[in-house]
Amino acid sequence: MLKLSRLADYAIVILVKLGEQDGVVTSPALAAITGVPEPTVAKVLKVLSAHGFVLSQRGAKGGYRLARSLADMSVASVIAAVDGQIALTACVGGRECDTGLSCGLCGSWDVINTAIRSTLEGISLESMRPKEACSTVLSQINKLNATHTVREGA
Amino acid sequence: MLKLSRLADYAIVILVKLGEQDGVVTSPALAAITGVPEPTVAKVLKVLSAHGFVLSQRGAKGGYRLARSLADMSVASVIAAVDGQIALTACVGGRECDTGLSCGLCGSWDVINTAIRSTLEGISLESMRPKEACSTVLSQINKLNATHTVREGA
DNA sequence: CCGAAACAGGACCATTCAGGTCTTTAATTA
DNA sequence: TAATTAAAGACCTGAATGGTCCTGTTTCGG
Ligand code: SF4
Ligand code: SF4
Repeated sequence: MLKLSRLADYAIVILVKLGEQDGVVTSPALAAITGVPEPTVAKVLKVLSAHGFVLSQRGAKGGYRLARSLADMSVASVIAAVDGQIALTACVGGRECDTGLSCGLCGSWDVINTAIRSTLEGISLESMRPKEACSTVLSQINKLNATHTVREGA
Repeated sequence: MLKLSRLADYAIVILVKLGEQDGVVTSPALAAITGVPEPTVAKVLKVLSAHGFVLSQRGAKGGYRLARSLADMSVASVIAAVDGQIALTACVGGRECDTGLSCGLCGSWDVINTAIRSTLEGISLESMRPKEACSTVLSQINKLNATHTVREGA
């Protein structure tokens, strides 16, 4: 249905909320803030830590904090970390369709896939923040639409 | 993983291939052309028929043909017919997130979702055809990027 | 008039995978 | 040393998808 996985969605929310706190935050605390069940928060944070989005501090008085500014994280990179690379169809990037049919549409899909991916890459988590609301995202998208050129996939 | 459902992909392929034939084509024939297993082709065609993308002719010497030109079908409309409306997150269009957390990001997601949807709406099946290759899709996307304005969701 | 061909519309199962839980281990601090 | 907290990974479960099949109903050809 062309939907985002829930984990990826949670990851975005958690990162944004984490960015609004200062100092290290424990996963139970983040669970309370976000409303996401705590084990799931912990799981997401582990993935984010492994991919360098957050820094972890173990032991008593430990917790998590952002590894870099929200402005330096793109929506696409978070999604890719949690869910794997964005790939609309099985045949993007030259991979062969498992059904083995060479339908010839792969090239077109590649282009579309790249367009969506680059759009998502151009949106920072900073601009997802509620206080900035939609206007920032909107302007980012419009700016992208006006300037960015899609890399030719095939 | 932000991927298209396989059925939706098949639907696109089938429609494009169907557009390259003339006269009515039976589902077994389409299965042979596309390489997709025949029962699945039949299933997809039934859905497409119900949504008015193809016209069916019953009885002996029956089959399917396009209801309108490939140029008049957008990628988004086909996806929506097969998979349901495009919705990245659970909270697009004002629906409430099932976990009940009001994370405040809904507005931003709405904008992103609309951007992707309108991009896909601007791409016709005609431009997915192999012979026209990526260049047509590319130009369509660039044209869109230069002109289209995202409806403000919230 | 009869039979074959082909769509219509479901019901149905089987697999996959995402979502979520739990346990154990290691590190840090007090 | 004891308490706290993250790290890592195994594991279960349920829903959704993909795929198959069956039973009508329609149309054409003989
Ligand atoms: S080869 Fe064709 S059918 Fe297979 S994933 Fe690519 S577009 Fe879809
Ligand atoms: S309300 Fe927040 S957590 Fe729920 S679907 Fe929307 S963005 Fe995701």
